[in-house]
Amino acid sequence: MERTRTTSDARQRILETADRLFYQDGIRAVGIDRIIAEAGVAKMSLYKHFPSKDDLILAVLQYREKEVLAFFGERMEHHRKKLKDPLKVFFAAFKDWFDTPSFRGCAFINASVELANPDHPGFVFARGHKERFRDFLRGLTEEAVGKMGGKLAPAIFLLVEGAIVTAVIEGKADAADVARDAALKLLHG
Amino acid sequence: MERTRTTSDARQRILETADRLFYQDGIRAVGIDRIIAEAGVAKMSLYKHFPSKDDLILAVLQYREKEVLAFFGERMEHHRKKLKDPLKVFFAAFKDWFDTPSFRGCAFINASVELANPDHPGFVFARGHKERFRDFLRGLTEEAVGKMGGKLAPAIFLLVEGAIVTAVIEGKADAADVARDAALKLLHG
DNA sequence: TTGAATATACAGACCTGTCTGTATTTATAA
DNA sequence: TTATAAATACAGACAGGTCTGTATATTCAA
Repeated sequence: MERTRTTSDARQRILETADRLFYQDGIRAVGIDRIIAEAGVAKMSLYKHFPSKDDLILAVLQYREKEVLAFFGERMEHHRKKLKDPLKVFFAAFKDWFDTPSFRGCAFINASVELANPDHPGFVFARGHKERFRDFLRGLTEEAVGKMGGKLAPAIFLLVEGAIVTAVIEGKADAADVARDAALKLLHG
Repeated sequence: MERTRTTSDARQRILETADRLFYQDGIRAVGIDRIIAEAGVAKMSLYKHFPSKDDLILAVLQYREKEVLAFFGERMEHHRKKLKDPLKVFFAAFKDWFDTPSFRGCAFINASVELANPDHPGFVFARGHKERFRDFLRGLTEEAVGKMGGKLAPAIFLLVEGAIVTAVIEGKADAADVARDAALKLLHG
């Protein structure tokens, strides 16, 4: 049974559309008019939910963090069936991400570059996201080689970040394997 | 004796100004009007030297590659006086770069993110730059630990790239040391 | 009838790129 | 050396389009 479009539906459609367009073409390259056209909402509806484009940008980044978490949750759960090492599980999901058709790097890195201003709420949130992500990696490394291995997390984090931007520039996913191999070498000698 | 402004002076002033503004605020955030105002040239002079903004973007990236090369050349020459390991010399210069007041990451990474389109001449040039830079790192690692060590260059490259974007997002240079320590660990065990 | 989402028009700023016309410098030639 | 021609720089208005954000009027459903 199909429900009619409600207020919160519109909000959700705006978020999903803006997320997709921002990620695909860039935040500055996508105007409000295009978002409302593709989301099928009126301009006033957008400005009701998000008083300004900057507010929308922040909301989209928050929305995307949940998306990313869900994607990696699902992918890692899948790879855990065949892989033991938590780090190997992560890098298998990491590779899956790179092979996504619409892959264009990390939305938070991209947003930081585009926004330029480190005080922009979107930039601030991106900074927080990276902190949370590094903590997540720290958990994995500790799970893999014990409490002491957590000290390696910052280096593995850099490998991951470097692989992301490199894959975007090169237009291929090879960097994911380079990062994986180097991370495992750092971990297990 | 001061010479009067000549043709090539205007071109040079446009390049330097656009390079500075693009790097500082982003390519899309900086308009032609601002460039000509700060460079002190007429709009027609700019469009004579660079038929479109896209042409200017490409020229600026080419110009910056020379700048970057000159910066690292000078800095590495300086550090070679006290350091033996070529990789250590590089990472000392790398840290110097991070400590530059105007540091906002890698102009080529930033351009790739902003341009979004992998076929844009600026994006293509950025891809070439990264290839050249990785070759440069390969030379250093081979110089450090012999021909066989060249296989580690791609991993060290990822550490470097990751450190750049991380330093931008965090707003501090710590990542440079993390990358350095991990790279040396990979190289020398 | 009331409320909310819609389409549409608009304001004002900014964008890239073109155009006209003038000043200044450089090159050429008497 | 001096006069002229060519090249280049400058200033500033302008066109046509896009941007964000607001205001108004219309449709539609409860």
